[in-house]
Amino acid sequence: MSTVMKVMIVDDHDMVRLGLSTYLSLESEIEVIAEASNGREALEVLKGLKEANLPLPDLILMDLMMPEMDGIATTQEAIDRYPEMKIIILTSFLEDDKVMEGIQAGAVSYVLKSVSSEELVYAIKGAFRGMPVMNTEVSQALSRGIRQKSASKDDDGLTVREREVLMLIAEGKANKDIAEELYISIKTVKTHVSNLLMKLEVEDRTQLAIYVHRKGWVS
Amino acid sequence: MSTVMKVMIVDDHDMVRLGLSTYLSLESEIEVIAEASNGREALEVLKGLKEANLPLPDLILMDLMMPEMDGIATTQEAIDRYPEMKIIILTSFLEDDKVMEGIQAGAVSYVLKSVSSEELVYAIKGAFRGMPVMNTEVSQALSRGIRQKSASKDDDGLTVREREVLMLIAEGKANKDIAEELYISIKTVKTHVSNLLMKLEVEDRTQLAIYVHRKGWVS
DNA sequence: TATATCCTCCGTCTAAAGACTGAGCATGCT
DNA sequence: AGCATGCTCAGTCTTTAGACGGAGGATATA
Repeated sequence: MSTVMKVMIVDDHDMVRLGLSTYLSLESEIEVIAEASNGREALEVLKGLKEANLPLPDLILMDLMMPEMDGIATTQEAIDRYPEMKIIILTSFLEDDKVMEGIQAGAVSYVLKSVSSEELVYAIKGAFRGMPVMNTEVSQALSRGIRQKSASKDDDGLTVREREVLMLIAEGKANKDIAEELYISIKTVKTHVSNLLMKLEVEDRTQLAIYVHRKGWVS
Repeated sequence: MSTVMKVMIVDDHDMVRLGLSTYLSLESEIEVIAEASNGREALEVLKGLKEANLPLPDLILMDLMMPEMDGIATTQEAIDRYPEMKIIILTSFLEDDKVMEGIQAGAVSYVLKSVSSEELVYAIKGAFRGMPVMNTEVSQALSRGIRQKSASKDDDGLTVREREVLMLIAEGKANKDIAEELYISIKTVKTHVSNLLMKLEVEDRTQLAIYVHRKGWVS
């Protein structure tokens, strides 16, 4: 296979992005064509590439925990919009639920950051060839997850934007702060908040925050 | 200062070590002279350097969570054996207790991995010059930790009534509900809430609820 | 083309939250 | 007795939150 694999790196840590792109660029078969520091930015970058008629990445290395928009939601959106794209979720921690969610969201692989660089390259090449590679720990977690909660369906019908607002509320942000952070008006934030209150059937933002924390979506 | 800062990197993630050493080697004032993937290995490397009469690092970038031996214990040991060495704890997550432990163990700085590479270099140079640099979040966590450690056994300065109100807020109750449940007026509830906001140094009831949930006082 | 969803924003309005000041009453400590 | 603290409540004021209705534009799908 002589074609070059175009890879995008999405991770909120500067140093991780740097390390990955440095190492991967040593591989002649791999080319890092884009980076982003969170999910929302990643989607914007992809959109920008598409609009500019530039080549899209064949594969995304996606961190799980990121501000603004996490890896699961981003994977879901990205797969939805660019179905041919492969996504490897790359994370520091092993949580059974998250593995399940990630795979369900459309990720082809789920790799721990503790793997060696060689193993990562192997996983990338595998994913590209349609032969996803996973850590032993991860595949074990996956089978546990399937057995324990194959009927786990917590699709609460929230849109991407609503989930973003929700997570900011769960961080204790006020509407004004959220508006500034998302570059939208307070009015719009209020609209999203009202929709969240209705969809999640709670009475105020404090209960929204509690909801998120009880779900374990944040620490 | 024309001398070169000799730095050691201790982190269990290949890609983090790679990213760091790549970036730091671009800085002419910084030289990465050693690496290790966990605490025990780090101490062995240091011992080896000393026995071989090779220069020891001036500064260690130490990850917090590692297999075999974590960053806190390693920092303690390393400072004990090589008191002139400076250590910056580098971690993905912000936990008040860990910050305290890290500083008490002898680390001069505590930096989140989410910082930009430039900020990290700044922190390294600062540490080397005896002017430790910390994330804003970290120093806030530190002051919270100090306040709680010094004033507390199981007492964070809250009165019984205030704690009652706090827990009801953490359940998502509105002032009116709290007033009815405690048989007091809304005015009184507001007084307690204002006192809570002041004492716990947060801005609104949502942040109070988050505070309680982060403390694990409720599920 | 029609349709639906999402995101955006507007104005208006009511209720709630919170800041600030002051005060009465009970308790316990010195 | 004097003093501090905790709990209670009040009034006034400003800001925020949230409900409600309406609407335009973008996008995707049938």
